Amino acid sequence: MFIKLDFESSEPIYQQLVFRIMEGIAMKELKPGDDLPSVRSLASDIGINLHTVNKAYHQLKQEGFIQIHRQKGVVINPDGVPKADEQYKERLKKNLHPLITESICRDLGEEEFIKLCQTIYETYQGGRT
Amino acid sequence: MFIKLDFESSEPIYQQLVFRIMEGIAMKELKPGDDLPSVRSLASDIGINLHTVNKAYHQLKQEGFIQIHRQKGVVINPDGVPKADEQYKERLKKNLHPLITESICRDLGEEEFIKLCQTIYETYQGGRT
DNA sequence: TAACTGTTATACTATAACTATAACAGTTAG
DNA sequence: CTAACTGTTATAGTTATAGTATAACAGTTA
Repeated sequence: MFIKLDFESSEPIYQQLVFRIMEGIAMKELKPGDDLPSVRSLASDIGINLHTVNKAYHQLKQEGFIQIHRQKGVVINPDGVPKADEQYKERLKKNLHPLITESICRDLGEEEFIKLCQTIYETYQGGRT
Repeated sequence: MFIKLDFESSEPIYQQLVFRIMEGIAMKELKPGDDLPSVRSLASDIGINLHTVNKAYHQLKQEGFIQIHRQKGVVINPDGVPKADEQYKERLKKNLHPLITESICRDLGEEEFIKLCQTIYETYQGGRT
């Protein structure tokens, strides 16, 4: 696990950690059933407190990405990550809305906005490099 | 100005206010040169402190959306809102990235993601109702 | 003159993020 | 059996952000 966090960012580091792990899954570097580091070892690797790692793990657990086993450890959900349901799509819409609002204000057209999204999607083409 | 804020949301209300005003601009309800309410009157309308409104106004000013005149008032930038430059697109990418990462994890394809964006873009078709 | 504008200053509360440290109860490898 | 490991819980503290309350200042405008 090579994880780089931005300690200067206003985005909480536990939140950054959540997304780094999601990136691992999206890149197919992390597959269902794979072990994740213990809260202590990951915390010490990154140089943060174990409770901060724990907070990230619990958010991932609540969204169904991982399973936490009390005195054993943490694994990527062996049954795979939960699919996008209506609830997720609603949340996604809510998050996209302000981005699109500002883009329209700034005269960034739908086509260019979509191109931008496609560029990001391409980042994940083919999985791990 | 009919502005509805969600006081239960974890999103700061000054940030919500920023986006409500951006929505007004995107919907063409607010046009270049239009007056905005004074910090006191808007604060009292919404039921919040004038400093909170002030904070929102200053963020909008820093991004070039509005002009603040010391002892006169606040207007939508008469020269129009600044266009999307490279710096904005970079910021937009950074904000889109985690949304797309999670969508890929959840097996939400590019096509469906784009459809969702288009749905939101359509909201603004034709401007004010 | 009176009512208005944004600005500045001080002071306070509440909450979220993060850290530090310790202890507990099971698991597992040697 | 023991020692090292797992996540969990609890307590306590710091820091920064968000928000409120109140007051005063200086220039604008009707």
